[in-house]
Amino acid sequence: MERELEEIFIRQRLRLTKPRRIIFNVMHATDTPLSIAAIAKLCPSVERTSVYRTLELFVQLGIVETVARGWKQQYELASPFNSHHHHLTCSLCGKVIDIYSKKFEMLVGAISHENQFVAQDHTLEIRGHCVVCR
Amino acid sequence: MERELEEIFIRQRLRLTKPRRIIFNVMHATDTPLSIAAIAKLCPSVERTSVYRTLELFVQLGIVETVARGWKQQYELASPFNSHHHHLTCSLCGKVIDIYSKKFEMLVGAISHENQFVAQDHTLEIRGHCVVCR
DNA sequence: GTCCGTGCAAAGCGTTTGCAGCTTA
DNA sequence: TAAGCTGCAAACGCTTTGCACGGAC
Repeated sequence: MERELEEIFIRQRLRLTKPRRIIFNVMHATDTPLSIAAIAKLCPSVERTSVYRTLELFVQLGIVETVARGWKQQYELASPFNSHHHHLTCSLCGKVIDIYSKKFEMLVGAISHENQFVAQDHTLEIRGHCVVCR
Repeated sequence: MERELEEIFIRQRLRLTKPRRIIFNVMHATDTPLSIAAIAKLCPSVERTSVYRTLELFVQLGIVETVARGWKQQYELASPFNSHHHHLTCSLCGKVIDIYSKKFEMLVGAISHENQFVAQDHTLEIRGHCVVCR
């Protein structure tokens, strides 16, 4: 996993510094969308400024992607560090279930095609009440 | 259209003031997701503070809903002022196409059901290149 | 006439920028 | 060794809060 990260940085002639490794590892370990504030809190040794700059870079490199959860933007590892999926979020307890749906992915392709679009990327977020809270 | 808005305010015992009408009309006329800054610019007679407060209220009342477009949050009229749909956005020219897909809506229901969720709400955003930019 | 909502001013905070020094390749 | 990256400090701009006046009902 970290091998692939290193390759990306070598390919782009960028430096895989300590703060960048730390943020990547935290996101990988948490495995759930995180806000900037949450990432900063989980990486106390990294200056807040660097969290912003690193996330911006990671998004550019396609290492992380943004997720709109409720009101705020959050960040999560993208493929190939995290297989492509979407979220089902319980609006009462905050529980998040990952969705992997071949049907949905195909439908996105079909919809794009119908509108003569070449799809690059997409997001799906479903909010509701989970079986426990219901 | 404005009739329904008035009804909501009467029902909730709230006041349908000038700024609230202005913001509603601008969003209705524009018919595309807008950022807070854009709404403020389109409503120069309304104090910026009131734009924030009005949008917050509209979201609570279900009159508008938030859309995550790219990096930023945007706002758009919700049903019954705007029929339920999703977006296909060109990442090059910014063009937005509204998507109405019965198949997709049914799929959301099915996915929720499979996970024992009661779905309340969902969003779908597709980004890509439109036929012109391609 | 009542009290909710607005506008204005100021505080609050998350985010961005500039720069010197350190770290990575 | 050279340049990219970091941390620190300060600036910046969006958002929130408090309060007195004005407008909707």
